[in-house]
Amino acid sequence: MSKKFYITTPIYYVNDKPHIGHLYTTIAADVLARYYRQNDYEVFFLTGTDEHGAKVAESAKESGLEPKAFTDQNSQLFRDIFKKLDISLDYFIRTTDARHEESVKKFIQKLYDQGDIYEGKYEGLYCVGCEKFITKKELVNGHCPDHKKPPENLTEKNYFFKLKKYLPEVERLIIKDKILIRPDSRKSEVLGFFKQGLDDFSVSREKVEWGIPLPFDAKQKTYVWVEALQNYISAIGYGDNEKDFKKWWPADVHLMARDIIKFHCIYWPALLIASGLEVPKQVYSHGFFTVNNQKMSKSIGNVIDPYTMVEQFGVDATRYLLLSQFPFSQDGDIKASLFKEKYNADLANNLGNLLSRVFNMLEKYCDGKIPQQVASPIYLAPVRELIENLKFNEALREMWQAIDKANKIIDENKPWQMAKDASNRKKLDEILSQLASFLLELVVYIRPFMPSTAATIVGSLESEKITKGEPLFMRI
RNA sequence: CGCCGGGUAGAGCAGUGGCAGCUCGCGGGGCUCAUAAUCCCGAGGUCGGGGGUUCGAAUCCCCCCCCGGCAACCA
Repeated sequence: MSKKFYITTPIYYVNDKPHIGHLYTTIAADVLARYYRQNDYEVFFLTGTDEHGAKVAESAKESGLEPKAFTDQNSQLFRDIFKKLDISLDYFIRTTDARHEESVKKFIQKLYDQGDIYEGKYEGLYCVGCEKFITKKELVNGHCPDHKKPPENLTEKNYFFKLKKYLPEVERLIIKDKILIRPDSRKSEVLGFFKQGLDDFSVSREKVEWGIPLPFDAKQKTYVWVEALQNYISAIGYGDNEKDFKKWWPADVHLMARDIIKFHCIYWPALLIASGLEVPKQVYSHGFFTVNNQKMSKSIGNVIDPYTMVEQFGVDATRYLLLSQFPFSQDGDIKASLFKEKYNADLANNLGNLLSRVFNMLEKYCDGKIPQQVASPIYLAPVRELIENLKFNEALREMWQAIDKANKIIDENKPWQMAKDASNRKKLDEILSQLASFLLELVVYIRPFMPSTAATIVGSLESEKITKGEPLFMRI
């Protein structure tokens, strides 16, 4: 039986429209999913939308829609853009799926039955105008930004999870890399949370309407974070398909941005341990984008719309540009001109033009056929390890250095001069065959990043008569 | 306040003790198979600031400045 690979992205909050950040995580996950599939792993690639909570209910109301209708609409936006970008997901989960809700209830009931959930009080700042708790961070001069009034202190009944009971075990697993947290810097950040001390956390809300009712107290709704994390197990059958669940769990990688590692590295493993399940093998946290050194935000108005990018560059180029520009583990800054420069330099000039050169010469000098079976003269092996370690930009850099070498080989050998003299026939055939072999080998690594580009290249090289064809990436 | 990152050529980044690198852009030259593409050469940095350890520091230690993140829900 082949090996399995279960990879997840966070589920995206439907309150927001899809933006470049959502795409970034999802494309990275897609590259891994495609890579492992082509290496004969059985892959389950999960993404989806997080749909409950007070904010969603509020936004729905503003749009004059019922919460469900609102989430139907916004969830679809995520599906659409993922489809547009060739995301090869195996399952799209919504936290409003009946299956998910049942799974969550089963999970939380178990914790309650075994005494890991207890009744307590939640104290917080409550704004009467908003009808919800707000955080200190949201306050402007001590006032609610929407209602210009100071919030009042209020307590409500909540249920709490005995996090503290499980902290030592979670910490031990992290230290021993049983839960591998990467990059390393994030691991030390997480271990720092333990040093600062962590409290039991609330798993329910009384004043939230739009959520999954607690099975043991229907007046309370499950706190969205607790419920959201469980998508990773409900999607693969926790509670309703033991066979599938056993097959896929534990996750091989939970992929996410660095803002939510605490939930994934501490709360989530603790919940799993409490319910007797295995912990995820790896949590990988990638960086954030800034745009012109500013945080991407709606109020600043610098949010990059994925459709605009796809319209300008095309699907494959968008995938390439997002993953090649910065180290995956670190933050990166996007400037308006960067993508265009990189598109022209890497895709049009280097790869695109190399293809035109090789295809054209095969057509002109070799009657559209690859003359011989020969080995590629360019070494590409390190790419594999780089992809497996999620060093996407380095993997791509390695591939593009190989493309440079191929261009150099052409210039050094000057096939167009060889073609003028029949005595060079053998050498000319050999050089062009080598280049074709190189492209076929390169395409294997390009495929996870740029699936349709890879298909086009293979299609050209395997056709009856190779022709120069249309340029793959036009300069812009 | 606390905790975690980051600050290296015009731009984006690599480089964790031994002559400061890569890509893009820029300047010059070559080639003509190719998408004004490609190939060669070159200019450009007191490695955020200050102090210390060391024969030697971008790299280790201390202090400071700036940017980003976490602290009950924006990738």
